[in-house]
Amino acid sequence: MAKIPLPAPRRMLTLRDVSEASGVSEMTVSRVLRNRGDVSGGTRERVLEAARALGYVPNKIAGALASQRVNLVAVIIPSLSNMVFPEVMTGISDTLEDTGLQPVVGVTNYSPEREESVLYEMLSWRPSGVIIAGLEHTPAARAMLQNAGIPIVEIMDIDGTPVDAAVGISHRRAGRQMAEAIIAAGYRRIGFLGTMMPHDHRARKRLAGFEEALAEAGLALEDREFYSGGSALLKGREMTEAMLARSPDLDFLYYSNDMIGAGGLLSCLSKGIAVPGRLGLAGFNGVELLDGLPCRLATMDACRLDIGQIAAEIIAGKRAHQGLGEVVELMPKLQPGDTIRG
Amino acid sequence: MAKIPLPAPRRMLTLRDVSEASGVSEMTVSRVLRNRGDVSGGTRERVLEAARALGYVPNKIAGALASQRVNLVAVIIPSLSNMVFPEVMTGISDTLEDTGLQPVVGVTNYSPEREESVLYEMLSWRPSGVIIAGLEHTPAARAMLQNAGIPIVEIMDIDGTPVDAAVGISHRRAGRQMAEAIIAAGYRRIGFLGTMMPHDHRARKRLAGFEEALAEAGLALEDREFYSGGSALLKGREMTEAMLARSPDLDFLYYSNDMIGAGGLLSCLSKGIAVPGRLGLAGFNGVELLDGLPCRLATMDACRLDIGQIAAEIIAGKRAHQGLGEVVELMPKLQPGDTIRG
DNA sequence: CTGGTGTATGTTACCGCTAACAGCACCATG
DNA sequence: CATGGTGCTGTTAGCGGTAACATACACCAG
Repeated sequence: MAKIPLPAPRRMLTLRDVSEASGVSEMTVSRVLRNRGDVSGGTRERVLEAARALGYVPNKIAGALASQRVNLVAVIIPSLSNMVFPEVMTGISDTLEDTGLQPVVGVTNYSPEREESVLYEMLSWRPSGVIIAGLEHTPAARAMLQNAGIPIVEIMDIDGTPVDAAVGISHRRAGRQMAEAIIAAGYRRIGFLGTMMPHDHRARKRLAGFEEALAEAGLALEDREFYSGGSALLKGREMTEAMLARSPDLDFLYYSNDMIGAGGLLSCLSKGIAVPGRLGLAGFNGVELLDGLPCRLATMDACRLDIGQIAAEIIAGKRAHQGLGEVVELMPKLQPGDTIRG
Repeated sequence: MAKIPLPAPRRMLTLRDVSEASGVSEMTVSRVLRNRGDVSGGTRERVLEAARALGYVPNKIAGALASQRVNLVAVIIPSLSNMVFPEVMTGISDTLEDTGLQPVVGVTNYSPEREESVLYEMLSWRPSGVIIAGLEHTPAARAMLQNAGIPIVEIMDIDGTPVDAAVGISHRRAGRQMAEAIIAAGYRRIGFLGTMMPHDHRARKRLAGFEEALAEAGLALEDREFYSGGSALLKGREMTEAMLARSPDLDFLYYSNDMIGAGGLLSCLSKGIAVPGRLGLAGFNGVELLDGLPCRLATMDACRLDIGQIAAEIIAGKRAHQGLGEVVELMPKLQPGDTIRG
């Protein structure tokens, strides 16, 4: 075992430092560290030993530039505090795990401009692929995606025209489906409570589908209320109480997400309103949180884990013939819970 | 306005493409795009026009290699689904916003080995700084941090020895403080419910501080229960019911986080247990979620936003004399809510 | 006319690494 | 003995930008 001197590192270490410490060429060191090409056992040992002793960390910037390969996947989502997206991320990370690819997250806060600039920033690192939430982007963002020359997967939503591939559910259809279930259960005087964010296209589409189905049954929303910001749970409670005070005859409340739905449910429970007899409730997303509630809110699973997984598989090239324009539609399941009468 | 041809992009565009399209040298294009050095108005226009028309996206990999500057900050946290970390992220992003620096997140799932490999991966991109949760790392990870030659900020916790700077609260002290408040309120038969993760050092330290303070008052935990995985809200409910069945004489339950605490609270409410008279409850974190509950759980704010903000300021060099070893201790506030008797 | 001072642009030499190829020793084969 | 692998290592030439310096030209004071 050769003695390897341990200098105090001043400037960043390079391959040359390792090569000098181990007495071989930089190229051989590079080969050892990347496990590529033939290197004899002895040399490999010595190089690894030297690298470890020096505390060498390869410079991927240089490596990526030279090899024209970057193991990063850009993931662009509207928010991290939404519960939904961390779960999608989990699906992505797990699938990417053993591909050598690594996800890098960018957050847009539901702002198209911010999305555009985040995308620009990420593309400037030349990732191997892009996973981006939604189908609606600024023209410039669309152009960038189109010209990037890498696989693009738009996730969550499939109601629209993808740039390349898309994986998600039809929110319009999800809204319809919920409306149909509600009508079938005999509810007639229906109110809606949701977010006000103009750029939450998916919530908008759900509402559109919902109203469409109502209209086909000769019904219309009797009341609606929107919010933005703040604790969703608290907002759900407040809005529910406000709406019921204003429109006491409502027999069903449809919420744009489970958080505010849960707030509404808690409010009803504490006020002694009979759920689902007197008043039915439903949300959207199937968040895990609901399992802990005293009574299970009706909801619709958004297939978040699957979406992440499939998107990652497409990027990793693990899926059969991913012709451009591939659209994977997942089917959300209605979970009736205890808040729609049977 | 010169006509600029619009070719179908095949290979990636480079500075050379823009320089040819606009009739100036690559260097001048580079100057325009980075807004650095003197360039005449006319040239600037022409270059920007060409870049836009071509859809040129700069290659930061090459730029970073040449300039030896990378505008990335590595942020390494245990989990995204914990509520706590997205909020820290918000603090970081907001502060970094106008510094040209950009956070890149890595998630460790509370595994030290994973932390080590995530750190290695991130350092190989030569970031301008590292923000990493906790003070406990593998020896190799500590060595990497020490040798990185960039600012390192360890966040959330200050009970230990930081590599460089640290920003957080003393979880030990937080535990003590809660115990003291509980004892002062007259509770005596106390149970603990928490996570089992061996690597959640902060939860462990809170419990240690808590028990210390109990011991000083001549008390000890009467019962304890641990969980891992699953919906925290549901677990909180189940564990609470199990513990109360087993130890019906308890008069206080201390939870290691607000999520399971909320589950416990909901359980007590639905069972008609008098809170805080018969049974007191407290959690930890001050999550926004609690605002929506029918009754406010006692908790302790972990200063998450501030932690993110200050950490980012240190990395950005916005703070006065950040001598190595700087420790910023934030003071969490006890929020008694409605579940500790007054 | 000279020289100094800008302003605007171009030239050169890398940054740290890897692809591609070249070189060399060693062996089996016909 | 020429021939052609095969296994290991080194050499060369970039990857696409940027720092630092060089150059060109205009302008004005002396």
